[in-house]
Amino acid sequence: MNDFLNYINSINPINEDALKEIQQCFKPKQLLKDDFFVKEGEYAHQIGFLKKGIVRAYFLNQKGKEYNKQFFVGPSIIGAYTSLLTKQPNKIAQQALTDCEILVADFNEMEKLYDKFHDLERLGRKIAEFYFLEKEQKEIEMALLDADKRYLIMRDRFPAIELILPQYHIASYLGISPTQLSRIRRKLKNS
Amino acid sequence: MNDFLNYINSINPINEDALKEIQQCFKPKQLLKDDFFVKEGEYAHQIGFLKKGIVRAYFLNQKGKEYNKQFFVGPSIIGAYTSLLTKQPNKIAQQALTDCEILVADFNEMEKLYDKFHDLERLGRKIAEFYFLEKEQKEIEMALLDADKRYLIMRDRFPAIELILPQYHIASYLGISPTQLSRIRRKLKNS
DNA sequence: CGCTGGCATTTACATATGTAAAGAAAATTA
DNA sequence: TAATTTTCTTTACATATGTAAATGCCAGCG
Repeated sequence: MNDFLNYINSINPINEDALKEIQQCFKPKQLLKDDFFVKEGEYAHQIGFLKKGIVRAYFLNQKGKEYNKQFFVGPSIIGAYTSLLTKQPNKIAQQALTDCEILVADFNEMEKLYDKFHDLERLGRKIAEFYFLEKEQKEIEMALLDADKRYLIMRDRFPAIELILPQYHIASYLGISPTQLSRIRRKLKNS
Repeated sequence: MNDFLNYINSINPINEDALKEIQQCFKPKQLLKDDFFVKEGEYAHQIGFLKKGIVRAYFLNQKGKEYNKQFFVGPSIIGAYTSLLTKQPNKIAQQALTDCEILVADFNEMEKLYDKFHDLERLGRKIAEFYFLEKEQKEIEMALLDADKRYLIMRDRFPAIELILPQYHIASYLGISPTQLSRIRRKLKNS
């Protein structure tokens, strides 16, 4: 539980009362490799804290091919944020790539606490802002850099991930085919 | 000013006192075609409400080529959100594509009001969430759809914009070259 | 009215990247 | 260890899209 509190406090410090309340909302849970935290098509209602492990967020294109949109490496917040906010069916599945230790809470309950604690409302704002910044970062990278550079950045950002994931997952995250990633790797080796 | 209040209220209703305070923060201003609301490299400190007109957000790649990241069509909030949040130099310029009527306020002053009014903190949260949702939407479109479909969607979303903007701006928004957009247009005509 | 400049389209070619299939390598299981 | 499956790399080819340059179009100005 302590990891969780540290994580929260690093985003936005929170008063005692509020802390107590949210602690009660979150229950520990195990997520095994390949288990889904949230599936496509369902209405999301849980938010989670990923203590340990790796989770991917992905969706399918028309031909049913997977596109890995994001990797979460603990400690991190997970959950189908868009579905939680819009109350629409979820489009982006989240699946454990390794065994994971998580804490889960009901998002609606959390939202209710916004009324009660200004601190938590602020936390919610900071989290939303953080997500926004992350996305903008990725948007710029996608628009500005070619796959070679994106690959290097991603190795830098998630050093562990290449050891754990098959390369087609990584290719999909970079928005390229495994073949292309293979070509890039070869080019990097010979230079 | 009324447009502004309606816009705010449509995002999140706000109590009288808070309304009064933020009204005082915002001052009317004219932005002429080609004027910048915020430039690259400077520290952003203003947030704006675009009553009327069109503003583009764009950045430059290594070769100095422009990439139009986003169009704002009034009524809308404008401002270099990332720079405002991170207090880092701005990377994404915002420039008027038509003459614009706007209201401007100092973002730090606004942020200070978050402490004073829970309502405003909530508004800030909702805005951040809204921005996030917008970005996710675009991310999915970029990953899932080819330029043809993105073009149709964009015509749908901003019907006016094609009449006002040169086609190379639109191509750049779609992430393709003017040549390619031309090819797409031809293909759509012959079908 | 004809120039001029800005934009759009077209053409020709280069390049990046995709798909499919085959073979090599690595990991897993019996 | 051998067999089997999964993953990775390579090859060959197809396609999408970029760049550069030529041409066409049109509005506004002298």
